[in-house]
This record gives sequence, C-alpha cells and structure tokens, in this order.
Amino acid sequence: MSKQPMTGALRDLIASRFRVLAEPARLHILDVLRDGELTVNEIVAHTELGQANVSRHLRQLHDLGFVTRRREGLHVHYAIKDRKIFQLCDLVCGQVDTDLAARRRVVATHFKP
Amino acid sequence: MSKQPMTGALRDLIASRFRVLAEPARLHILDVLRDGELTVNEIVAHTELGQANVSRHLRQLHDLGFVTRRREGLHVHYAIKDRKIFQLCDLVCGQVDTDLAARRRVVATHFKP
DNA sequence: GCACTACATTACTATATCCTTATATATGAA
DNA sequence: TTCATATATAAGGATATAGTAATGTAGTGC
Repeated sequence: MSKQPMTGALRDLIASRFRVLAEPARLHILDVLRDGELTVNEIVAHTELGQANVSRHLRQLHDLGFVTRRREGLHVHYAIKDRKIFQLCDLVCGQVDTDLAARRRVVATHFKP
Repeated sequence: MSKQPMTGALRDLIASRFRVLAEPARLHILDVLRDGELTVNEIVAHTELGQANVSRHLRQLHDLGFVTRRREGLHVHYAIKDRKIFQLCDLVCGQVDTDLAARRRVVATHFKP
C-alpha cells in the first residue's frame, strides 16, 4: 500500500494472496519448506496432512507464486519461491506477540498478588 | 517465522490475522483509514459498502487489533492501530508486481513484434 | 417520556473452502 | 504391455463467511 488509494482490482489481488496465507495447513507446509525443498510425500510425512489435501494446498501455493515446482522422475519437489514471505509471517508474529502481551497485562491488573 | 518451527496454536493465530486481511472489503476500509480516523458513516461513504457490512468488518478488524475504536457522542471513530500493516500490504504488493511482470514477460515472448 | 441519529447485532441466503474418499494421470521398471 | 509408485484431480458433505434486510441499542435533544 503506497501513497495512492488501491483500486478494487489491486485489492482483489492482494486479498487473494493473503487468503492463501490465511490457512494453518498452508502455513505449516510453508514452514516445513523453510529448510529446503521437499517432495509431496515428504511434506505429507512432516505435516500429517492427507496426501490429496497437501496436493491441493500445494497447487494454491504454486498458483499464487509462493512455491516452485520441480519434477524429477516420479517425484515432484516443492520449494519456497521468495523468502520474503517469512518477513510477512514475522511481522504478523510480532503483532501477535504485542497483542498477547497486552492481554497478559490486562489479566495481571485483575489478579494482583 | 523465526528459526523455530511453528506450533499449531501459533499457526492458528497467524492464520486468523491473515484471514482478516484476505478480504477486499476490509482492505478497502484499512485503505480509507490510512489518512486518519473516520466514523462508521464516513467509511460507508468512502467505500460504498453497506452500513451493516462495514460495522461487521470493523468488528473483526477491531477484535484482531488492526484498528482502534473511540466513541464521541453519537459517533464512533475508527483508526489504524499499527501502521505496520501497511508494510504487510507493501510486501504483498511487491510480490504482485513481480508476478505480473513475469507474466507480461511470458506473454511478450509469445507475441514477438 | 418521546423522537432522532449513529452504530451494532441478528437472521437469513448464497457462495466458497476445507477435508476425505475414490479415481485419474504420469513416470519408471520389469 | 503390465504393474507399481508418486502426484493430481473429482465429487461429496460439512463448515464458514460475505452481504443484506430487519431489528436492537446507545446517545442526544426536545
């Protein structure tokens, strides 16, 4: 979001990107890909999600440009395309952190020792 | 996402934040709040969304800590709580940009003059 | 009290998306 | 070709969420 107001079309594009990240299962997949590429079955093993489910999520991640796909014989290897997404998650993590801290402070106020 | 793997609970928290941003209508509301606080009706006027709809979206934005609420007589003023969310959108915008550029390149390859 | 305004909530339909089971496709080996 | 493995897709039901119309609530002024 730079200085200009967003057009509706841009909002749609941005929203669809955020939507991909708005799913714990997909975050999990991105997380297990952090240390390098994995095949579908390896991702299934790491996440304990169903194979069809992982395949569907990978399709979305790939369609929106979050991961790369590389076929090698029977296997298909997926990898993080742009590690900037981890910056996104870090920003949100920081938000979660301050938020939880604020909540803790509220609770502490009511449970003075 | 720091070095540690995310727990399921953290993934849920992060995903719920992203989910709030995964909606064009809410991005629009955040966008019109960029230059300062507005009342609900002002937001309705700027976005051309229905009043009930705006109210519902504002509730979600407020519940997850994206905006502040301030009552003043009959009016309720909403404002951006933490301008870091614009960094989030900027990051995604950059992603959209490079992605579209890549697509343009593909198209250009096929439509050589 | 009553009326008016600004906002919030409820109730509802429509749409989207998750997950799973079953099936399809693609690659490699025998 | 036939079989086995890895991945992708289709079809199904279950759940969630957007938008809207109607109603509820809170504050202001008469």
